[in-house]
Amino acid sequence: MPVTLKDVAELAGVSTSAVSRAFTEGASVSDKMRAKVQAAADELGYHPNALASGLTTGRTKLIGLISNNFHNPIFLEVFDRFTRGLQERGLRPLIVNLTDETAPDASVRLLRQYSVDAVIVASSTLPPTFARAFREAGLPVVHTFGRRNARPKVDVIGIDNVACGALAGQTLIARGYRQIAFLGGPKAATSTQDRLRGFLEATAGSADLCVSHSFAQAYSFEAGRDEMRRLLEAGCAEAYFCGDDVLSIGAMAALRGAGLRVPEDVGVIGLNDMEMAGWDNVALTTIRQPLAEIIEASIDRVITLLGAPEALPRSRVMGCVLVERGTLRPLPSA
Amino acid sequence: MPVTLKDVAELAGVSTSAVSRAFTEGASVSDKMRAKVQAAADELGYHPNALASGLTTGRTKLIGLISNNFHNPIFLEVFDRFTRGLQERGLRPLIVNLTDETAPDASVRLLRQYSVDAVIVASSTLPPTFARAFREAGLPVVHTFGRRNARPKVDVIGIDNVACGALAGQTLIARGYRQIAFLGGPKAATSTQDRLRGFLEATAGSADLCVSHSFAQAYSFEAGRDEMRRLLEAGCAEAYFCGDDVLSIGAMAALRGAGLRVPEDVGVIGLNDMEMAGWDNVALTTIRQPLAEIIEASIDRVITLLGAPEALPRSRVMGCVLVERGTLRPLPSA
DNA sequence: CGGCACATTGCAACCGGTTGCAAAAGGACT
DNA sequence: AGTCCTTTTGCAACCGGTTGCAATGTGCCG
Repeated sequence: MPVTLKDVAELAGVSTSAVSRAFTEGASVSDKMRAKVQAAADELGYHPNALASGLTTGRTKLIGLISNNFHNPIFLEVFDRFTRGLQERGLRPLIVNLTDETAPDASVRLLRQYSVDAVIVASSTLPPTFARAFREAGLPVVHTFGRRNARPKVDVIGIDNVACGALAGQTLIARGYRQIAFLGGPKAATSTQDRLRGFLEATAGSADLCVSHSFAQAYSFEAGRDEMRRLLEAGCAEAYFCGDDVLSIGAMAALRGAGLRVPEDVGVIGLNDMEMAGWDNVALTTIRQPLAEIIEASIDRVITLLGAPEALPRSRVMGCVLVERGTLRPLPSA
Repeated sequence: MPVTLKDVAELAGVSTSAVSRAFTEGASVSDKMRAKVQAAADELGYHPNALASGLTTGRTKLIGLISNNFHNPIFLEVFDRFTRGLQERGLRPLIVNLTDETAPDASVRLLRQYSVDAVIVASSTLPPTFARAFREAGLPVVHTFGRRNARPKVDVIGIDNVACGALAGQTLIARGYRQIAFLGGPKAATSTQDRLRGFLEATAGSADLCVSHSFAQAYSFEAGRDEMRRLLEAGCAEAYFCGDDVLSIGAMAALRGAGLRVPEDVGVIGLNDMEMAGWDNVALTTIRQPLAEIIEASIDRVITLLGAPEALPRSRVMGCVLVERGTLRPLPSA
């Protein structure tokens, strides 16, 4: 039913190889031939079959895109940017939703079955071993939002979570908060651990500071709300650094539900600066993660890897800045 | 490098056909043979190449998933459900992000290049002709969130937007609102048009009612906020039926920004009941669209279509119900 | 034990392209 | 016109599987 290479070749009165070459960038074909083939192809409405060509070239232009954070609104932005970015470069994302699973085996198998050219693991809650499994299976991998590493086993692109945690801690101190807490994401996530570490390091040493921390079950609204509710029973800190924006929003819902005002009674600072953080009714003070750049860099890196699969893995870290909105009290005007 | 059928055949000392059959459901193979092949395959870590087999069988298990609403948080739920549902059934979603484009041609071409078995168009803002283009190209299509149709050209699964509009209108009237308005999504979207129609029909005839309507640029927070800001300059209705939840949230941000309280000063009702509508800090009264069922049904329909590509297209409509939260004033206690 | 039906297996062609290699064609120069 | 070198083109094998068909093997019957 669909029109094939052979059909075009017949109509144009040339060999199939000629047609194939006419559609291949930089192949050895005369202009005359190319024009003749093009005409026949247009007449028939021919388009090459990507799968068949992938079979021989080993290149499918399929990129596995793996994630597990389908309840964090920032991931809609992540998917938007990844899917757009990939398709602009002629690549196709093949999505794997890991919500129910955490073992890499099934995903590895699946993506190999489809001969993906490379894999992007977009998650800060999957262990580093996860991304590594793809590399060991011979697939180029980029771990977006992964943990920076001096001698990484796979390419990592993300932010310096330790520095972000420190920035949050310093910011809270600068605002004059004394009882401060970290309400983190899932304890097992490298992002959570690193943010906590930075936060603790930055807030250590001041004797008049009361610093505490706890963890939410996930990076989600409900998890943030529930954890903050739990915390409120024991008594409340003056300000919270929440593991990310959606946790912040959940936490603020719990705070307001308990009759507390933000920022008058309690301060909150998030991390990510997802679109929603800027919504008028949220106005979250947060640390901005440069999402666009991270994803651009991830895609660029994937493309590099396609051409040089044995390239030495490296970590790339993007800078984060404070975005002032309305959930922390202002700097005390010295 | 990767292990192929031939490798397994050699190791097992059988023909490649035998191996192929051993991996094919319901093929003619003895148990003994299957066991022998399985053993060899396990030893080598063999898994069939989905693309190669797709080439001969014409079945790739790839499903095109097309959408353009990457700024509406409900679509994160949509993607979560679609990707999970498809992969549970052994199908793989190939995502097309239409944000920049509206012409079906490029998508049709692309998805045909990858020999997708079927296409799901998940959008209420694409014209019916869009989904139809895939059908005309010979691809089974399901248009999720499409417009119901007595004699549909493609399968449509969604809700009765006219009825939803009517339900919203009736609800506002029942609450005693007199100056009511529809703040719709993009004017060109069938969902907007139908919701408006139902809304107008339900509110027509009452002389003491003042009914108006206008349209936002998109189904997004910003669009809802901006349109509401515009409306506020001219003066405000008592209650708004917003095109969907995210528009409602944007509109409420504008209302509160103008010093108006919801629901004390102005009532708001949305449509969808996305997760966020239930967040404590949103608590949006809305009309619930049964997302899980719609998506389940869409996937089921796709699977049916795979087996019977010439099945007569039909519209399937799911029921919607009011979800009471906190953005409309309560029923006047008669 | 022969005969027959049916289940199992292998052969070889094919799915839609790609590509190394050698033959054919074109061009420049003597 | 004849050489020699460079393009351009076609042939045929191959990518990793699938499948119709014929050959072989098996089980059951008389």
